[in-house]
Amino acid sequence: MSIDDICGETRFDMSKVADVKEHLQHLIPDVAIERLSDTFKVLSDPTRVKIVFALLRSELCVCEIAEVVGMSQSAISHQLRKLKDHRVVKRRKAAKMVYYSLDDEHIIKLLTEGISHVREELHDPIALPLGERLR
Amino acid sequence: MSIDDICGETRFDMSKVADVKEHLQHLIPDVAIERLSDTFKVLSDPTRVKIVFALLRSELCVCEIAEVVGMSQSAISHQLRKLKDHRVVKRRKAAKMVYYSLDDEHIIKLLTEGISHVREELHDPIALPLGERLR
DNA sequence: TAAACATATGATCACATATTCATATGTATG
DNA sequence: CATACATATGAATATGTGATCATATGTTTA
Repeated sequence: MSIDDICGETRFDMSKVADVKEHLQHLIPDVAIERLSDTFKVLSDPTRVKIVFALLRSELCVCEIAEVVGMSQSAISHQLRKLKDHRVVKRRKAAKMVYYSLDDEHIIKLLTEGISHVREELHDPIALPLGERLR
Repeated sequence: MSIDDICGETRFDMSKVADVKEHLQHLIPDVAIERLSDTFKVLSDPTRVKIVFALLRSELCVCEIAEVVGMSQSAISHQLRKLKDHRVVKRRKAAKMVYYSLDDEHIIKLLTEGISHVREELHDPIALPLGERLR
């Protein structure tokens, strides 16, 4: 079967397609695909990314984050909820305040890899010493 | 200044907030934050993630991808456009067909890290030999 | 316990996004 | 060159998302 015959009405190269399908199922079940895309979705918003970068430097309470990011307390609180639901951040209560910090080492690696992609995309390096962690 | 005085009406610990702000600007400019979250946004959709996983196994034409993923040709084509715009995939034309393949090594690392996060989140390991590449 | 304050949350609205449908584009071939 | 076929794309629609506003919750302290 020639390569040009692969597509078209019911004329797939079934063995190839079946192989890829099986590979897909073996590699990662549909449920995990959902979870995975959800994980990326958490970092798909600039406000949340900013929050994570801020927390990379230091544990912060909600109003401090709002000040740093330049957004309302309510907006930040809503976003922190999402970050917490996805275990990206954790919180510690102290008196009236609630202090947030990063909860997952993998998030930093995710960010690092994401930046590598962006750097390649831009052909314009971004300074990024991500070796540091929460102080 | 006590820790309890940090928040409240105009009573931030300005030096701390200023430090984090500066850290944020130094680490990554706002423009890059946008690009970064955009990159994650590309992988925030299950259909696109499936496409990437399929292409991890083999270069595929549009109709093969549609068959593997189980979605219409049009839907796949729209998503491929987004993946291409973000340099996640590249294409090769051959006669009537257009073959897509992965275009960025970092994407695989991104997926790997994402899976690590999901795995941690689920407390339920996902099989994942991501060592392989395009054949 | 009343007031002040830090945070959380529900409702709303504007905007983004994914799929579908119809159709356009482009290429091979009878 | 007309037809078949592979892919791309614009419009329409349904659903999702993020910021805002108002307000609730919870904690401290006067």
